[in-house]
Amino acid sequence: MKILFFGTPRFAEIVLQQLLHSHHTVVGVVCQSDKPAGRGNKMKSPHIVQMAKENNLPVFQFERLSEHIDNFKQIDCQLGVTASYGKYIPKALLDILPIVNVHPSMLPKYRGGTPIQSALLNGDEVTGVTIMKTNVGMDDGDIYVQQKLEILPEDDYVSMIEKTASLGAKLLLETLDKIENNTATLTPQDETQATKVKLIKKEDGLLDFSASAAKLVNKVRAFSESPVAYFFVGGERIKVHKAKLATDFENEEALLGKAGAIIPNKKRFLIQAGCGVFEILKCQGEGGKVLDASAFLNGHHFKAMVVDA
RNA sequence: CGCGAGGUAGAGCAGCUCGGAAGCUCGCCGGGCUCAUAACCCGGAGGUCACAGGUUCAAAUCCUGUCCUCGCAA
Repeated sequence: MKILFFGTPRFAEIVLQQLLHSHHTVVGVVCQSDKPAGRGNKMKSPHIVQMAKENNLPVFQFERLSEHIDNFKQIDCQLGVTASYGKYIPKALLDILPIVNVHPSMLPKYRGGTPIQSALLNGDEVTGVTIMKTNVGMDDGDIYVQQKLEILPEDDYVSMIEKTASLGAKLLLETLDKIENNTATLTPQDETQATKVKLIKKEDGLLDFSASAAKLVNKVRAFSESPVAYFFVGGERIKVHKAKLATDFENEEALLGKAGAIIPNKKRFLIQAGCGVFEILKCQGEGGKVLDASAFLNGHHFKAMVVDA
């Protein structure tokens, strides 16, 4: 089939990659427009543009899709595929082009823009991927197929993007074949089970050490890569890229410290949480690179210090 | 020209305000203590202090330019 692809971030890239390797023909990539980003506020294209160009695919970066319906009418394609496009698809477009969506959760659970982060934040051990029909509502279209996927303790946002996108691509290709053969079936979502997830804000990444260490670890996992969980010590902001629950910690004296106390240790970066001990494995100080905890501690000597409230 | 931080031994940092013998923590090598150790003690190697100019009797330190890294904001 001739397919028009809608998607912007890493998740979309993985799905697109698989689509390009299939027998279907991708006729173009629709993604968000260039934006000033980073130091110097230079204009930057989404990374997926690079992939599209390498494959000689036309790229469409429209600020408002609804203003370009005529453009879409001229594109020779039978089906649209959305994968983390990042914006609503207007009804006018859905009227002229059937669209299939890849969503990294077991819908109707976790509708919205942050399904993977939400699953990690909640400490879920299982999530999934759903292939469904895109319609005007928020991830509420009828379902073609869905499959569960295990979340391992060492998984974080980055690894789950890879896993869900790979599975999503596989399910998508199977679904496309069925649509092509007219054997696809649709199942409505159970509205009574629907949950919606909120967008993540940078300030949500602040670690509150009165919470349990397990919850803090989940936050670090959910916020990995971007925007990254953080806290302050002595006025310095420290970003936590990787952490774990220190289950092997046996020093009971140290455990008497209050939440947020940094437990003295030469090689391990341990912080007392409201319940349990939080161990930082990779972190980043101000103006510095991401470091292993042991390297970071070599230059930062925290004596009896407590995390800023 | 959006705002800001930084480049000093293999790693992470201090020193710079106020120019005057290159330091700390870790790693590495060797030795000692130990049943033993990621513990402890002794010794050792390893740096054109990012690069290029300038000021000075003297520059990691002050001035100018260049390159690179990172954070914030959007």
